Amino acid sequence: MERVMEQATLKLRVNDDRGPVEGIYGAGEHSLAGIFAMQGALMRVERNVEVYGEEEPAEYLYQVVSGAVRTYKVLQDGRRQIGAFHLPGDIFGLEADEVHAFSAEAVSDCTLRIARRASIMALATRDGDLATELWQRTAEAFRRAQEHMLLLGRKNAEERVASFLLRMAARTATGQAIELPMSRQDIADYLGLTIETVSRTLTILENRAAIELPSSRRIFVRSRSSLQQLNA
Amino acid sequence: MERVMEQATLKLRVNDDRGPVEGIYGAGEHSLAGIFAMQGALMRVERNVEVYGEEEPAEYLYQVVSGAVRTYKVLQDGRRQIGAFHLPGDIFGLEADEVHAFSAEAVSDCTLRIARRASIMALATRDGDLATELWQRTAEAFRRAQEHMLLLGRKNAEERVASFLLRMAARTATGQAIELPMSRQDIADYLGLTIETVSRTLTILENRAAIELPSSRRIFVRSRSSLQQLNA
DNA sequence: CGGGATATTGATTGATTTCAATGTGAGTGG
DNA sequence: CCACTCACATTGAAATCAATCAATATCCCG
Repeated sequence: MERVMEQATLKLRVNDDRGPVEGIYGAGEHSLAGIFAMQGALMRVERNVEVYGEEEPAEYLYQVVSGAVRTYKVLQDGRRQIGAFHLPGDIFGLEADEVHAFSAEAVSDCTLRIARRASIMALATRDGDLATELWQRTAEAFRRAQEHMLLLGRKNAEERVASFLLRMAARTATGQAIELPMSRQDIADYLGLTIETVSRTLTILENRAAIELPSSRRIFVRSRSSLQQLNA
Repeated sequence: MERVMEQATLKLRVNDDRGPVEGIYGAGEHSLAGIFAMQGALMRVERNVEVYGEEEPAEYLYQVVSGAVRTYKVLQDGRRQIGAFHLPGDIFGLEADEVHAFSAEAVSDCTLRIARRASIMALATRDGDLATELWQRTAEAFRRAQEHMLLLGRKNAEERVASFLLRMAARTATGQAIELPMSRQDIADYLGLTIETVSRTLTILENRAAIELPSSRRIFVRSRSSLQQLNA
């Protein structure tokens, strides 16, 4: 398999804008969301630009403000597995090691909030609650990874696509109209399929009246139950 | 796919044996290994017996003393994905939630050391170092999961089996002679393949003189480089 | 020396990939 | 406003890798 991914020129802008950030962990002094809200510098990343690369020293933790980010690993020959998409509110870069375990790229033009890992580490050593939150958030990422392994190892194409759609729908206001920030190639690399199989499977689901495809980036869930049936 | 897994009767024995446990985190008062060594009760679990089930309240953290444990998820129809094998020294059950995110079973007769999650949580809230260690260990599990997603999503059968063998060999004293604690079915469910494909692939690797198969549970790595070539 | 579980091997099928062509849509410049 | 282009997506036909179905073979363990 070959694929060439054009790389836009890097354009970073870091400023001191501050704004409210909500999160399930509250926004106190000793919560990650709080730290991001208080001390997080804003950073803009253009579509397809790398946020960090595998093996690079992990200098920051990141929170998505707007846009979407993919974290992934690649084989030498270019085969790529996307482990997760990070949407607004999500925190990523939690690998805890000194070095990133995988790469992160902007799926669309993004605004991120960044916080120095070193300062968070320093705080965490003194503050058990913060350290516990780092743990819990990482554990949550691990839980999702385990779920995704089940999908990649044991589900067929229809089940994979259905799972994906349900997961995306769950993150949407209405839970019906999905606005996809990512391309078919991204979806394919997330689901461990080819772009053609993703496309075909979406068509099948449309013919079955489970979904509607008004445009390639917009999907309506017509029959949640038929998707759930496939969610095994 | 159908599969019946006979379930041996549960036999637990908890005692107060204490012994030394080494680990990369040291064995002080404030390290997990230390806590296990000081306060960990021993527990014996027979082959194929469940240690804990998905959705069960997470009461303990576990460390393997001897034997091997598999953690996995299953679909309603029985399709199973093993996320990891835990060998002596490994700590598992770190999901951090109140409830287990997946199930754990003994691959072979096992001795485990268990520590109450609640007491560790309590300690962690006061001790940043311990909380940080919990984080780091979970992050390590997450890193491995990401690696495994790449295998499940993007590698072919030969690459999967080669990766598995290299990983097992790395955990062996000599790095040459592998003594497998798990069945072909376990390997298949770990690699997202069928038992037949695992078997065939091992035979292919043997014919290629990359490995030797003196018995089904014993494998010699003859040519590490040919396996590494497949490790992409 | 059975006997049941586990593993290997063979033949065939089938889901997904690969290769190839066509379609669609957004942005650009005339 | 319309052609043109380029990236992206869909659709079709053929090939392929792994799954399935089926038959031994081997290994424990009583």
